[in-house]
Amino acid sequence: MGDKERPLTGLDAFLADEDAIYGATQIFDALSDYTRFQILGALMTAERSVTELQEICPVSQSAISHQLRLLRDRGLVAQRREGQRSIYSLADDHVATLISVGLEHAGEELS
Amino acid sequence: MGDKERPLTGLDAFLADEDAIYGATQIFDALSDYTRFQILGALMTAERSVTELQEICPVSQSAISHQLRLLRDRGLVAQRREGQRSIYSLADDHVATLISVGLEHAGEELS
DNA sequence: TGAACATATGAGCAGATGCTCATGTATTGC
DNA sequence: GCAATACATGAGCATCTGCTCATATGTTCA
Repeated sequence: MGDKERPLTGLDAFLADEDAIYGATQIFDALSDYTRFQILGALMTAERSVTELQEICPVSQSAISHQLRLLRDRGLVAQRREGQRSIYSLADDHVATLISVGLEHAGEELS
Repeated sequence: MGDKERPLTGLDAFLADEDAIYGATQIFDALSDYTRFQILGALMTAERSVTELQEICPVSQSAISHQLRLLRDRGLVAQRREGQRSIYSLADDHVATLISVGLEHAGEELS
């Protein structure tokens, strides 16, 4: 019986941490949509207002706001008011790292 | 007019490369599902057969096979036959890197 | 060849997703 | 206050996803 009581290591620890798995999938999910990825990529180089993002993403202003809300709820972007405008930026550089890594690997797949 | 002809740099280059964006979102999409993430995580420590993966993922054998097919089509896992068994492994360590990074960042969100 | 085990695949369905349209709320300046 | 601009939100809809069930295909061994 004691055999099952050994401390969790490696895979066991990984599989046991449901919250970590779920959290990771949530982040990846946020990065898995074309529009969201465009938005995040655009925010990599500078913070931007919704109107500015509209000039980049070929979807309605509504769609962009909806996606920004999702990104904000998941903690990937930060927001602040500036007059009439709502300025969005990346919440931390974890996100930038993931975008870079993703693009790199995507590029290498093609070669 | 020549103004619009300047070489693409930074954001412009990023936004222009639709294939790169699409490719990246496909990779992230593969990592965005709980079952798939479990499978990939399990393959991080060792290659495994479908039956072995069944002991880890609480879904049907069919579901696992379907997900493995998707992961294989997207180039995230490799497969080989070994007798009756089908052995799966991570296709390259890009995947392992992303999983690690994702888990790390998920962990930090909680703190 | 036929039974047993291992894996793959197709159908079908419930729930999730991403978009647009319409409309609501903020903020500024006249 | 009122119009104009900027952004957010709710509803509704077409499409996509991930699962299970049933069944087909592969492989081994007697």
